[in-house]
Amino acid sequence: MFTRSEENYLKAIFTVHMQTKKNVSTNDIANLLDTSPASVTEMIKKLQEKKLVIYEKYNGVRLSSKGEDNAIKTIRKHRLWETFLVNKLDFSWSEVHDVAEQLEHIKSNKLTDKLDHFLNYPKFDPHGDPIPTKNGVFNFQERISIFEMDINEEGIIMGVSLDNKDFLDHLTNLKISIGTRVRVLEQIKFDQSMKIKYDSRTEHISKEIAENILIKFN
Amino acid sequence: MFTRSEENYLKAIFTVHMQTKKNVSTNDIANLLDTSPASVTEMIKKLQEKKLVIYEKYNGVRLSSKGEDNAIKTIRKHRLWETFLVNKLDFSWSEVHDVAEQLEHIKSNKLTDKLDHFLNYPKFDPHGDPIPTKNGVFNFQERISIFEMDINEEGIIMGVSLDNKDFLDHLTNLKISIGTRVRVLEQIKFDQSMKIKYDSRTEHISKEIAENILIKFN
DNA sequence: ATTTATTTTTAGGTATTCCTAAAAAAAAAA
DNA sequence: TTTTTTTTTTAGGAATACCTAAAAATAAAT
Repeated sequence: MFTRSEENYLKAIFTVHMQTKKNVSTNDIANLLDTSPASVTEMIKKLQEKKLVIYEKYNGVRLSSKGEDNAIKTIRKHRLWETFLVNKLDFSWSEVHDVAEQLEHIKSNKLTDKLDHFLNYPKFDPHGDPIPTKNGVFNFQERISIFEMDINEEGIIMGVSLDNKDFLDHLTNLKISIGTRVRVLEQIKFDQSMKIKYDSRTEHISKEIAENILIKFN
Repeated sequence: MFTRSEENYLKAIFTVHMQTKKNVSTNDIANLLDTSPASVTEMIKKLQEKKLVIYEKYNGVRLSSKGEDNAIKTIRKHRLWETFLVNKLDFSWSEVHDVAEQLEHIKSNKLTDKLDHFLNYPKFDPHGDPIPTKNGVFNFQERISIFEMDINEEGIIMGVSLDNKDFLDHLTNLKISIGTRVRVLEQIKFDQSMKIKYDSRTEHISKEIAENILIKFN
């Protein structure tokens, strides 16, 4: 079994690798986990001894298949718990992160699988991110940000790429949620903000917001 | 906030004090938590500095009101999670202990209260133990063991006083569960085992089993 | 009232996970 | 190609929560 700390490192390495597709640097992990680079180096050595990562000094790390396996399990648990909190306990999507960070470390395969069943095998969490299956398979969807859409193009909101309370609360206020059909009306050259239409509402959103709302076509 | 270890010590002290009504000894805590007496002494000193216990060398400990508060919160969470696991996720009552031991340390008052609401404010957990309210109030019931019942007396099973997998699995096999109406038919002098009747079944149970099934009258 | 047994505490260690400061290596800039 | 900057690692510590072995205090037995 792995410690909570080890699991957090594995998850961080997985997440960064997902975005960059490169070996993950000490600094990136330190930033993500809010620790010092020295602590990261130390922990990486430990993970290497346990054959959870492949590591070469000054050259970043990547996960071994054993390490990836655990990272995916942790992500699965995190997203299942977020789904539970929102769908069953009526949390708002901006409130679930910290609690799910704790719940994801509960050790019990039976619990995870029974929770999955109870939630009716959800494929996506409340933020639109795919929930890996028991076998570690992700159901990825082709998604782009509203910022990347063309004028007059239409899409369906499928998720967000930022898990920040203020951001999510703002979306809630705008009544923007997963499943909403949205059309880009105009992009303002000056600040790259965008005018969008959805549910017969017309709203003006900043570049930063547009970049963090993900849609799929059709 | 308290560490997981601190919470386990507080809970252990509360539990032992509940039974003995005396100051709790170092050895008792060590046995319950499966650690060495030396570790217990060390931790007690730390809890004393944090004003969570009242402690005098060689004289055992008791909880301060702050310590008791936390112990009750932990017990509340433990029992709510056990109820969730059994009632919602379809765990059997013999399987929930280890998982609930982990879940009870999740820190979020909102989570506890929303879980309570989701479960419809249960008063007792799957083993028949009272679940303290948000304000720390226990709904104690007058309960005695089957072993203490007289011949021909009748009662309703309200709980068990032993949380052991083999014991609980055995009760499941016997189709004995909370709410079952039971009558004592006979006590065998030789080994103090008992013949009981319930649901038109007649079974013979050992002294040890009789001692660990709790009933209320009427 | 001593002796013996039990309980509790102290002393000295270990493992985990974090830290800061300094040194070493690699990358970027001049 | 040096010099400068940035990144990474090493060195040396701190806090938490354990441990064993020995000493001290208390309780039980003779």
